[in-house]
Amino acid sequence: MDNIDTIDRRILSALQQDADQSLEDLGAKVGLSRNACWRRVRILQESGVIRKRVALLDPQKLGLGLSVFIQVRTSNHDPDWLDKFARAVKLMPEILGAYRMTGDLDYLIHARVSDVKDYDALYQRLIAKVDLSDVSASFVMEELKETTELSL
Amino acid sequence: MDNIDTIDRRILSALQQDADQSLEDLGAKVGLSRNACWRRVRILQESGVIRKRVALLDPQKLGLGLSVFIQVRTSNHDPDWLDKFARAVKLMPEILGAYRMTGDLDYLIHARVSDVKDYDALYQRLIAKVDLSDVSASFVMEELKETTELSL
DNA sequence: AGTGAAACACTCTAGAT
DNA sequence: ATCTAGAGTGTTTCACT
Repeated sequence: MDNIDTIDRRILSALQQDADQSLEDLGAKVGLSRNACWRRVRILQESGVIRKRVALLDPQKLGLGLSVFIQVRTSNHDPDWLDKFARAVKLMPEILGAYRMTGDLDYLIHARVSDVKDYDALYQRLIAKVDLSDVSASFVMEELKETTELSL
Repeated sequence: MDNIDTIDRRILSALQQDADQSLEDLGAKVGLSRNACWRRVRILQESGVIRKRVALLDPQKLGLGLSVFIQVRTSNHDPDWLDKFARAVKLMPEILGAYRMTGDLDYLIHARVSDVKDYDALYQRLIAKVDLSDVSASFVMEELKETTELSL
């Protein structure tokens, strides 16, 4: 159930790049029959190694051309502050990632907005929901790499 | 070709969450027949709004439990330094994202590794390839949110 | 231009060998 | 692992509005 061999890795690698291909093509790619391949994919799904399949959209074409990383500090250590913060970021669709980092009271947020004005609106909404002692934004000038493919 | 209406948004939203559902289900969800829906999806794909469909894997189950953000500074401003750096990060599969940030000579890298020892190996490989004057890592202690779904 | 209904062709899925 | 068969899906065609 946890044993992932070379063929499984090849399958996963192919599906990370393109989840649309038929089992026929996938099987050919990894040197397996359509059916043997299907069974392995099924196991990988049921064991949760494959979490789900999704469509990846183009941010530019949706008017979300500005990617921003927001560094957040708080002085507040209420037991439920974090809970409130977590709930807030989950409800804001522009926020793609939010992480509690090493270094005690540091949080990092990754968001996508249309422009600087739109970022400011996001910022205002965020500080209205939870109190943050220090917030600093860094904007992405150039995307050298961005992928959902994990190393296998 | 660039006009995305409400129904398209509903389609995109559904496919961002789950690209596996049939056109039948998808159509029902947005109030369209199977193939009215199919034609819209086709257009969204051809116009590039839908970039691709991929499988998302579970990092834990693949032994990539440690997420890390690496902040990089360089003193080098050779015209081709950036090119070399970009090539290097693209070739390293543990690196999921690499960004040139505002603030002149600041780069941010997002990577996934198995543990701190594995991070060190990544670090060594990176500085062997390109010269970096300052590198500092922050590790993710807790993932509050992480999604590929864009705001629609 | 954009829709729904039906026909077709193909792929998935599952059981048996 | 291969074969087979049935169910379900994507895709095309056509008629309609």
